[in-house]
Amino acid sequence: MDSSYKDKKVITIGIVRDLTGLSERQIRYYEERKLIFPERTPGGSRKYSFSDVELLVEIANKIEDGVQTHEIRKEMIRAQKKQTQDEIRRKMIQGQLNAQFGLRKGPSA
Amino acid sequence: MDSSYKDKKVITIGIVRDLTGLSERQIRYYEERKLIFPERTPGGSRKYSFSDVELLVEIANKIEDGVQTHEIRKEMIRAQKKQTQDEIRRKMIQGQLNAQFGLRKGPSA
DNA sequence: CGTGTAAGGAATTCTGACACG
DNA sequence: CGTGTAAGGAATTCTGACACG
Repeated sequence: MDSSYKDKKVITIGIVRDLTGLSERQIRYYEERKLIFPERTPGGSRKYSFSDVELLVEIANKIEDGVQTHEIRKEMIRAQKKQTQDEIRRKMIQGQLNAQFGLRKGPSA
Repeated sequence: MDSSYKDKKVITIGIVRDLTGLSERQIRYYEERKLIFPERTPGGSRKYSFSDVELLVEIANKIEDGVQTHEIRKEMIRAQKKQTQDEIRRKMIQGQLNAQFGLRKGPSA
């Protein structure tokens, strides 16, 4: 829940290229394969976050290891699903606790 | 010492404009008055950090309150000097402690 | 499949200057 | 003093396509 800087989409593709060492072609291709999801300016320029930059490096590393974009995508979907499940589980447990002991916003508040 | 994201100069002026609500003219003018120090791409485009974005908003607020850029600059230099002094003081104390009790990199390490 | 590249166009940014006040 | 704006040019980014393999 602290998407202050890391997740803000504010970096243009040229900077991402310099930051990652990847080519713009690679960066755009990974988007085409649905591995990365930049936002757009009104004019159509892509905007990335620091998280995106890190993810791009991970993607490039996997490809270098011979993993295909389709496989990487499936991995990411799996990880995403697991995380969603974990969140649901956490919320259900929290709901049980609230029902038992009353309602609080969070720990120590 | 944690300049991971907040201090990295990666945001172009158009994004800064959208983030702050200031005009590009204002942003460039505050640089001319030496209140802000963006880096440059090889091609000459300005690059700002999230810290810069926050500072820009503070600057704009002060100007709105009638403070002149020259005054703001003096304030910033004062704050900068104080911080440098504080650092020197801290290091001297640390040096004393090390001389007395031996050498450690930092607390709890 | 993943990436390089040339092509043409559009969006972005730059500087220096004039204007107002 | 601080900001808007029009001007001309340069850097940046975009898309679709051809190439290689």
